[in-house]
Amino acid sequence: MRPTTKDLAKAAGVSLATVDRVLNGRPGVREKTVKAVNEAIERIGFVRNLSAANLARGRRYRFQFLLPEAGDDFLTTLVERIEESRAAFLSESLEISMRRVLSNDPHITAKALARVLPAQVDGVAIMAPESPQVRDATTRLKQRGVEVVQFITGQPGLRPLDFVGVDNNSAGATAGRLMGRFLGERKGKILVVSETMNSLDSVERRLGFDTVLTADFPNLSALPSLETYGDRTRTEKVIANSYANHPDIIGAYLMNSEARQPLEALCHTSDPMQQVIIAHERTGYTEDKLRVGALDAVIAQNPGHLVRSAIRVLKARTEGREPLASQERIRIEIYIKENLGQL
Amino acid sequence: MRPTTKDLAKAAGVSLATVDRVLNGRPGVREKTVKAVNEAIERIGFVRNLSAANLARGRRYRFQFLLPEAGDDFLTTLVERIEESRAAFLSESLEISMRRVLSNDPHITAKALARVLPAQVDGVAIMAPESPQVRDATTRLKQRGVEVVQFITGQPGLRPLDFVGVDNNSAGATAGRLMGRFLGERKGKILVVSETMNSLDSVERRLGFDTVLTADFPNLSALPSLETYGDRTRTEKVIANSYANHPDIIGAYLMNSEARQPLEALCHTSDPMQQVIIAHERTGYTEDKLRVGALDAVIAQNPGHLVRSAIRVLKARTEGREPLASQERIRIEIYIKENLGQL
DNA sequence: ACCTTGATGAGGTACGTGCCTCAGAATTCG
DNA sequence: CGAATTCTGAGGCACGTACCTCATCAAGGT
Repeated sequence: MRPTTKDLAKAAGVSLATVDRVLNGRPGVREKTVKAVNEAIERIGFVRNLSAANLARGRRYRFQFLLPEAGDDFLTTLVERIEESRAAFLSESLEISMRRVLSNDPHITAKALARVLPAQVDGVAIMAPESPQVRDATTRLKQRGVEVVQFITGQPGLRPLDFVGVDNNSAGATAGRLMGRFLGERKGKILVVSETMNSLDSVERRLGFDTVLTADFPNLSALPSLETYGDRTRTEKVIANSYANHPDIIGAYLMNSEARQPLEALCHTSDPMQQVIIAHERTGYTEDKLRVGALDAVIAQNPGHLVRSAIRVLKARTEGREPLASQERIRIEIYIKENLGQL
Repeated sequence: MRPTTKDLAKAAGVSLATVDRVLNGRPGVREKTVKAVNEAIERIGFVRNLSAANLARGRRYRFQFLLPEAGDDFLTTLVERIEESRAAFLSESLEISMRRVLSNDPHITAKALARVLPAQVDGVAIMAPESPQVRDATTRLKQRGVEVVQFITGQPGLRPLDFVGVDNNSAGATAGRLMGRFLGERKGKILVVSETMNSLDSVERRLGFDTVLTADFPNLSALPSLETYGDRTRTEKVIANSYANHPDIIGAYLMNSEARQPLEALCHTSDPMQQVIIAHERTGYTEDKLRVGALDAVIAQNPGHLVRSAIRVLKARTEGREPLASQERIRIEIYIKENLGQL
């Protein structure tokens, strides 16, 4: 039988009340007594029963994901994972909700953040590009007692705010390395397509990509980033232009999570099989394109991990704990045709 | 407030006892009543509180990992993950233990399996190569009421037994594709090193590797698999021989989870930087070698995921549930220098 | 010596569910 | 129709912890 608090109290020679105070870090216990209890914990191998604790506490944490309105394939799978987590975490007394209110306009985003009430939500995971307005709104939100994590997009380490997502610099570098290795000795230009270079994520990916290319692959030169602004017509136009101006393009790096539009545009003016094309995020679309060979590699972050990690971080913060940084590091995944797995 | 069983009983117009019988699929309830309760569950959105249920049930499942004695780096990190899980799952009423008793001799393995007692263990995760003896011992173990999963090594889908690990055919194919792409137009031979080709895993990896190479990279030809039998001297000898006999070796595929010995042997007789070398499993050693460029890519399976997945499967089986196959699929990870992550 | 304060003990209730018993109601069978 | 059988309800204890109140005791200040 596992030792309980009662056993612990007996072993430490104190009462249940004192054990409780020590375990929950409440005041009113002498330093010496605290030490005695902790020693007893070690000695008898006491392990707190979290189920019982949560049950007794009867606390319910309510966390909310704030996502952009616009929806590419990646965002769609992200939403699915959140829905799944909602069900899974319900039995752990966590109520996960989701609101798709954020837009690219920082003012609107800030307004949405201002409407988040501490009475309704204990923590939020925000997926919105960095901007002064959003930063201020976030700070005010924290002051009102709501925990906040930056989700997928944001700047890790720069602010005293948790970040859940990949290191975009490394992600870009990974893409760069694969591009270089896959192209081998071939000489030519690399097309780089982004939705916008106004977001920190894009800048970092680009930086990582360029760093590797210039350091190790002098045979390749990356063109200036094309910005699509998420507009189909514009995408078609700028990509067609690039191929017209640079007949020696031998590869393309599609930086944003929506690969469909740029890849389709690219196919309209050139042959993807003759080039090395690397995109981001694993979706049904990118899987298909990997399988048929139109894409050569996909750099991805696992949506399920992202969601669960954000929830764990929010929970830790709400309970006043420090999240386990090592466990919450999101891996940069590489997919090629062969390791997609069945189905 | 979330509805409880009490609310559910009221909503369904039955007593708590009946609700309990329906929820736990116990007999003694009319079909009509069952339906009424289920409808009420839907209607009021009842979600079972697993914490409370586990607490009340007070059940403890005891699962055991049976691992080989011999210890390469991968096995070491695996052991670490099991230790971690032990602590983490304790609060979920799961007692995880570990025994390192299995050897390469199927008779000894079978004997070890025979010594597993249902009174002491509810389920075991076995990491041992396929063999008739092991198969029989496993079958008898199941008959004695102990749940069994094949762990990392084994044959997925072939037997009515759960398997937790990667699809080795795909893993080999992944290695093959990367080898081919990294080598580009270069012509030459590929060294293939395995601990032994007697295990199904090695055979499958080799098969997947060859399939890709012959289909898509006619410029490359893979040499017959070298078997090291885990012996340092032998490893040095066979590898030196190969390089002597085949001066046109331009790449190497190190198939087993212990990359150190073959890679060191390889470095003694040739320059790893002039070749494309792909190994398996992410360990401190392979990370180092990726960073310095001696390794070009590593195909890996996540030890933490493996352990947790095996535990989840065992738990599901013990409770008479079907494990969620989709969730327990282990990904084939690809690592290069850039996506190793900090640390 | 009196009062305040802090450190504990003792004991209770509550959390939501599992699981048991007992009694009564409904159904089936002879 | 009565007996046997099968359902169902009521109620209670248990699980391990949180959290509350009240009482006690010692140390320190005035």
